[in-house]
Amino acid sequence: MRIGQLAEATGTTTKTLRFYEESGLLTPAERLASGYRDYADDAVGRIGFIHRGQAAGLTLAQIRQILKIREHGQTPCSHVRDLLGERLRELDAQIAELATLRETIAQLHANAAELEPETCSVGEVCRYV
Amino acid sequence: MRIGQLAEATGTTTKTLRFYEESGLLTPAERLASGYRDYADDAVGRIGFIHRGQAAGLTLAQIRQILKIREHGQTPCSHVRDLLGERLRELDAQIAELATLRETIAQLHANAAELEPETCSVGEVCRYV
DNA sequence: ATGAACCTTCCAGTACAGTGGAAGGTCAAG
DNA sequence: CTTGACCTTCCACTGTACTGGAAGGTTCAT
Repeated sequence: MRIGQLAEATGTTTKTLRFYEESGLLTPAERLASGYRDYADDAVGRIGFIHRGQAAGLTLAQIRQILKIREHGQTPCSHVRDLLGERLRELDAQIAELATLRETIAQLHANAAELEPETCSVGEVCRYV
Repeated sequence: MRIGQLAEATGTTTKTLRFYEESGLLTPAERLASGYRDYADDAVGRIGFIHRGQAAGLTLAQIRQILKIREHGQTPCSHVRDLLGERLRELDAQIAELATLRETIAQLHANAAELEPETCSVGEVCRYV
C-alpha cells in the first residue's frame, strides 16, 4: 500500500503520515524500487490506535511511549492505565479551573451589561475588567 | 522607573515587558540619556489591566484591541462586552467538550482497571484504547 | 512522448506567550 | 579601577501537531 492509499484508508493526509514516521510513531515503511513507501496492511490498525489515543486526549508523546513498549514485546497495559488515570486527574483540574473562570467572566459580563460607559474613569482602561 | 523596577512592581519579568512593548501592548517607554527605558507610574496600571484581562481568559491580541480603542480616545465598553460574551460562549463549549472527553476516559480507565493483560490480543496495540 | 497524478526530500511557517543567551553599554559602590 | 548589578539589542528557541511549498523523480494512460 502506498502512502496516499494509507492516508485515504485512515482518513488523514500523506503529510501527516510522513510526520508520524519522522516523529517515531510509525516504524519507517519498506520502500519499493522507486523509493516510494510501501505499507503493510497492519499500518491501518496502528494509525487507528493513534487516532483513538488522540480522541482519548493522549498526546502524541504519550501514544509514542505506549507504542514503544508494545514494540519491545511488552504489554503496555499498566502504563496505559496510569496514563488514563493521570489524564483523568488533569481533566478534572482543567474542568474545575474553566468552571471558575466561567463564573468570573459571567460576573464581568453581567456588570458590563449593567453599567453605563459614562461611569468609566479616565485613569483606568476599562472598568469591566 | 526602570524596567526592572516595573517588572518587580507588577510581578513579571523584564523579558516579558520588552515583549509586550514589541507586541504593541505597551507604548514604547521614554528613554533616559543612557538608553534605559524610563516608565511613568501609570505603566503599573496598564500592566495590571493586561494581567486582569489574561485572568479573564482574553488573549493578548484581544487585550491589545481594547487598549488600542482606549488610545484612540474611545471607551472600549461595548467591545469589551462583546469579547466577554464571546469568551463565555467559547468557555461553555470548551467545558462541555472536556466533560464528554472526561466520560470517555473514565470509561476507558474503568475497563483498564478491570480487564486482565492476558486478554490483549497480539494484533492490537492495546485493548484499553 | 507527454500530461496527470502520484511520490520523494528538505526547508519554513502556523498559533500562543513568552524564554534563553550572547555581546556589549551604564552606573554606583568599594 | 574594577566588580557586580542592571540595562541594551538581536537572534533563536520552547511545545504541540501539523501544514505549505519548492524542486524534482515515478508511473500510467493516452
